[in-house]
Amino acid sequence: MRRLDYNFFHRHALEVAPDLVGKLLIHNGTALRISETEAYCGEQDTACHAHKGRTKRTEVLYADAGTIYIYLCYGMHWLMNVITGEENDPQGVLIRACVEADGPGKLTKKLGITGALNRESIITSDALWIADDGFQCSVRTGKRVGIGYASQEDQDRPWRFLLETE
DNA sequence: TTAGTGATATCC
DNA sequence: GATATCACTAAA
Repeated sequence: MRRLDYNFFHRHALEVAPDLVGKLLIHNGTALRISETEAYCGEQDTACHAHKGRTKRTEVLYADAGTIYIYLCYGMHWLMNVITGEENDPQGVLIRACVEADGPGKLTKKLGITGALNRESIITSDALWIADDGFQCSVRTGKRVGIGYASQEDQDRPWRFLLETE
């Protein structure tokens, strides 16, 4: 089983996101296979948190590839992202679901992930990492969800990637 | 369909 | 200081 390294994440979010589907997300010994991701691509993407610029919350998005961005949504759900691409380019991949856990909030709850891991590196952390066990699958694309505040054209982008099941 | 929840951003 | 918003979930 191969741990994903810097070179894997040091690519554009649109390349990394489909590649993450089918990989294993491991936190403190619990492993779940990623079944759904979404790409968020920079300040020109109105769905990306960083599209209005750098703030205390979004500055993690500008960090180097492999940095973990954890964010509390609606006061009760931790959502997990991994930063990709070049440093100072605010793009990343949201882990939306795993096999046996459909929904970003459920997924982090199941793995015990909280904001304490924000800004950690998924490449060097002892607690949280992603591995490739050789699992092969096909990936389907779809529109992103839950971003009604974004421009219509950004809502229509096929930047959601799902594990093909059947 | 709607309530619940709290950090963050934005406006005084 | 206050309020509005939000990459969601569970219950109805």
